[in-house]
Amino acid sequence: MKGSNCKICEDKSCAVSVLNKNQLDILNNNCVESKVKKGEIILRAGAMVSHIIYLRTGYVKEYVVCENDKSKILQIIKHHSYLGLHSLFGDKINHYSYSALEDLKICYIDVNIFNQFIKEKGDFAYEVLAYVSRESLNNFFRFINQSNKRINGRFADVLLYFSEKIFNNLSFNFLLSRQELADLIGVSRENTARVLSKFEADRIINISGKNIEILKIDLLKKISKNG
Amino acid sequence: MKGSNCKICEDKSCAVSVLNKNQLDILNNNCVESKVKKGEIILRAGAMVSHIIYLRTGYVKEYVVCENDKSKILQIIKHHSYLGLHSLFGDKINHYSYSALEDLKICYIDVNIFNQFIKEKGDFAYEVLAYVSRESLNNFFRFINQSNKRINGRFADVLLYFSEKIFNNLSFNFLLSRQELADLIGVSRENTARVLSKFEADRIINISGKNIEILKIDLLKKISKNG
DNA sequence: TATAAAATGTGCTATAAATCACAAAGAGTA
DNA sequence: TACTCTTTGTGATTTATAGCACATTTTATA
Repeated sequence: MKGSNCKICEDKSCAVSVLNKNQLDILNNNCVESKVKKGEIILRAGAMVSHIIYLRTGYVKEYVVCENDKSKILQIIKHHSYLGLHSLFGDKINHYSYSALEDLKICYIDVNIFNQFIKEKGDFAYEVLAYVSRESLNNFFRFINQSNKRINGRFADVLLYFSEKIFNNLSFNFLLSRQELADLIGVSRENTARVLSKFEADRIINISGKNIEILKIDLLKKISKNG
Repeated sequence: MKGSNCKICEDKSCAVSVLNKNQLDILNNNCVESKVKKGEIILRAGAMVSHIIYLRTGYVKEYVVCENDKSKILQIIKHHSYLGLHSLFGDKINHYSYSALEDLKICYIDVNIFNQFIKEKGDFAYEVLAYVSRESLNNFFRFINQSNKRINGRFADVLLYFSEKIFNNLSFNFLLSRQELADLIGVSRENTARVLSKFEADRIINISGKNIEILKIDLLKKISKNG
């Protein structure tokens, strides 16, 4: 399915934004757009890296399934992001799985072209580096929070993470089931329900279906701070 | 303290290894070697990134001190590594602190020269990318383990991490106090003592002072797997 | 629209790990 | 060597969270 053109694409990544017309032509010839339906798995942990996958629109969950069948969701990825980029530069094996939280548009980019740009165009390499570094820092920040805080603090953190980093809004449809939310935060499904009920009873948030609205963000920040 | 020469340095990073003679000369003119005593803080979280710091010899701990005065050790870094490289490409502020677990040799490299190499030399950029990606994956792997396993599994993991990733030996002086080990694993100091005693009583490991020897690595792997 | 299946909420119980309290062992110093 | 200070080890207690059981709601499907 080839229809769009990288040159006029509105969803360019930071890195692709530094390419010139000629390079965008090359990219265009080595880039295939595709649609993914909600719930579909885009990429599976353990698979060889064959293409770079770029998320044009929609939300994706990055996760692993452990030996004991428990899942851990590492992060929610939003549009204009690469999926599993860090695996490209190491052992060429994907380390996490990716599935669509809603209908998506993605692009498959030829690995060789991507590497060629990195090696030939310093600006491009720099932007990719910035991207990987930023992602690493963000995820580690959440990791530190998770390992030092108790359940209320973690929920406050994740609600702020959704609001400030993912949806950029105090009100958002958070796309995940309770079980998935539990897997993201690292608590049991039952306690996920309990904490959300408690937060709603205290009028910190308002829940209607899958939609959450943050009512008292200052209190949430306080809970996050106190752990 | 300028005495060594980048050209003949035995401790070159992967990235610096791809530089040519001329570039090594440039590096040499913008690189200052320094010694750090055990216990000294090399870099503090919150500080602006002024130089790239390269760890030539010795072990370093990467950590954060949280608001509640609790510390979290993120990783142990061994020789031939960069400290806080991911912060260079983002907001230019260090996000973690680094202190010496033993006497070290480090190099301060001018940020501009480093960036220049990235932009002008694709191989170099690629190696830096590979480095940042690899580190990110390693740390995340440990993060996933920590959040899905209980205390015995975590200890098994950290012992295997020391043995396989850090010291490359079944017997090693692990440099950390019990409190630091607890901060690395994310458990209490008391339970750190208890688990180590238990493992020693079961003859899985042998402890003498700060030295640990792994006696039953297969059993340790089994404990790691079972969580 | 009815029915089955899945997801969610909630009280109760079990349990893993933190915390407390203090003893013992080491390290550093006069 | 004696004394202090720090680190480490271990039992008893507390606490946070997981797990269980089951009711309720929501979603999917015939």
